[in-house]
Amino acid sequence: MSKSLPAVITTLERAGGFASAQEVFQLMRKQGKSTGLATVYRALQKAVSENTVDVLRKDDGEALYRLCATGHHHHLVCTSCGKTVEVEGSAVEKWANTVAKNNGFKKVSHVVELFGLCQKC
Amino acid sequence: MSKSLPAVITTLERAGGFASAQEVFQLMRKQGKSTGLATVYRALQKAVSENTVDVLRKDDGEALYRLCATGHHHHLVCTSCGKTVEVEGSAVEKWANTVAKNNGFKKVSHVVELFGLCQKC
DNA sequence: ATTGATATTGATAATCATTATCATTTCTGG
DNA sequence: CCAGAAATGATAATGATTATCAATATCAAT
Ligand SMILES: [Mn+2]
Ligand SMILES: [Mn+2]
Ligand SMILES: [Zn+2]
Ligand SMILES: [Zn+2]
Repeated sequence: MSKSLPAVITTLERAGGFASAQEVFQLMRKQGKSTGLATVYRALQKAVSENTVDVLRKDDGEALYRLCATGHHHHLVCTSCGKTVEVEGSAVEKWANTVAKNNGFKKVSHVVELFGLCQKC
Repeated sequence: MSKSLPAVITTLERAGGFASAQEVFQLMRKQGKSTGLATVYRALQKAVSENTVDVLRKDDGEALYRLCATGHHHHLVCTSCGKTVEVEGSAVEKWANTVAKNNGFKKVSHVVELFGLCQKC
């Protein structure tokens, strides 16, 4: 997964914003790459696990990926215009781990998204 | 959709307030109800659109439904057996409001769910 | 009560993103 | 070079969700 991952990331970068695995796959095919769909999924999963790529889900459940400059963080999304601000959540990380530990849970992950109306809206 | 919806909601309530559409369907079958899977989906969608039921997604993308709690709280869910613990999040509430204010957002809501493996799993 | 329009339902098939397989190819250390 | 390990891509399988559609219930107006 060392050879294909950079190509997948580059394609995701060229895609601009959010893109699904299927879209990344199609884009790579259009550029003549022969990378397989399974490899695209593998690369994106690895990237997500390494926190170099963000993943969130559309309303229909499809996963969308986006290149992420910084490390683990969350989002503040305007429900009207879609404007998205990346936010730090060190307080939340700490809280999540504490809660999990208090309840005997292991391998904890969390979903934290904020929604509201931005200044323009 | 008027006749089946109450039964679906009642079943969701019995499930402990947290279940997938498939689980609700199975539960109803075990109780002798002949309600179809499609109807369960229809009822849950309607309930979500009416804000009487919340929907969130597991890491694998499956949708989970729960009755809207009277009091605001969050959940720690076992990704293996589905065990759910309700947790307080006052630290998170404060953090969410601060972040929103710092970014000029109004009418902020948030989605905060924790996932992991419980002691048994 | 009888019609007929309309909405609801449940079984079934179709959709489609994601995963699992597996044979083939590519890497790697020696 | 060479065996073993890792990566890859084609393909099939999985499984939740959605779309169909014929059958049935609802209901207002005769
Ligand atoms: Mn991000
Ligand atoms: Mn909260
Ligand atoms: Zn906005
Ligand atoms: Zn468990």
